[in-house]
Amino acid sequence: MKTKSFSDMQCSIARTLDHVGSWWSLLIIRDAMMGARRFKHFQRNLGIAKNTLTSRLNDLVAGGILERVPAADGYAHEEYVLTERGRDLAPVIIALGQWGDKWVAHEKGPSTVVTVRESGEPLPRIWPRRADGELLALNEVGMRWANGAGPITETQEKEDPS
Amino acid sequence: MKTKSFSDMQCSIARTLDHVGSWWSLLIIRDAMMGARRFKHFQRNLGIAKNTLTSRLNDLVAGGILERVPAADGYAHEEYVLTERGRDLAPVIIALGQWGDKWVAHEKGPSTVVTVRESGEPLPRIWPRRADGELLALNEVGMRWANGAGPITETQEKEDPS
DNA sequence: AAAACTGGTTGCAATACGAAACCAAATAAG
DNA sequence: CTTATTTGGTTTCGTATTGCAACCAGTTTT
Repeated sequence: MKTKSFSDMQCSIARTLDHVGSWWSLLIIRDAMMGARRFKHFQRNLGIAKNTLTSRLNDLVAGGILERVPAADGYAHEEYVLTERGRDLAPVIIALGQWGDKWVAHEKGPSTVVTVRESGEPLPRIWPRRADGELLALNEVGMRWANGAGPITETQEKEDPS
Repeated sequence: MKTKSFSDMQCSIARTLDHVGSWWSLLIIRDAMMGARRFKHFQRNLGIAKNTLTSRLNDLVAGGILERVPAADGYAHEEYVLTERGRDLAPVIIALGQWGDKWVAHEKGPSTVVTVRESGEPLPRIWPRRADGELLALNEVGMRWANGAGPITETQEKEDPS
């Protein structure tokens, strides 16, 4: 993957992508969230080449997103389980899935279903909200560059006071 | 990017990554959300090679995430603006940024700040919630495979009735 | 004890990447 | 209004990453 490392960028998104920005990483994490634990699971579910899978798993372990643990059932192999860091990616995974369901759904419908366990209903769209849970429109969300870091756009070049 | 296309996979996440899974795509989209509109903005902000940027922008336009529009201020060039599809990726972008802020923050702090515009306070963590806005713990969120599609794990092989 | 499976590793070829050079058209400067 | 600079690319090239197939030791099943 690593043609150019994003790890020296200040941007949090870039730094995150440095961990999970690889083609397969997020799919591996999703499978882990769905219960995959063993090499063979990932390989069969994803149809990924074995050497690539080895490489991705090693990266994810090195990045603290997965960890290797002895097999729970006494077998000799090790298993891959999500760390807290890894589980904390759930919003990203779910948001990607929801976007896909909405905009690029497969004709046969989605392959995974995310629900509120209690009610069994589909999970509401993951979306910016106020602290009290109220949904926000995108224009109610402010995104700005912190001190100095940031882009040069005409508005900012001209110090446009919009 | 496209070594193996994910577009034939049923999984929504894979299909989404087929659009934005490339190294730079999400960073370009983030910059677009921050106000970048011109080729030079993206290039300078990201430090991306020009040929790669050309390629990514074309892909994003082809995927309906960006569109080319005449420059708003009468100049001859065209500008790249997010479509509704593109803006709808905001939760993904924000979730990635929040994860990065939490787990892999740069020593100098985040470069972008996302706020509730009204109050100016940091945007609460994007996270699964019930329809009424109540936060959910991860074990209150159900993720399952739809009919048949899905992985082979021991639990499912053995039809473990957990 | 033999056969099959698991979890890899090692080439190899194809593809995608970044860097640098180059270029026509559009802007800006003098 | 003539020249210099910027913009928005394209082309070429060398390197890095990927998928595929073959192979292999150790584990598990038959």
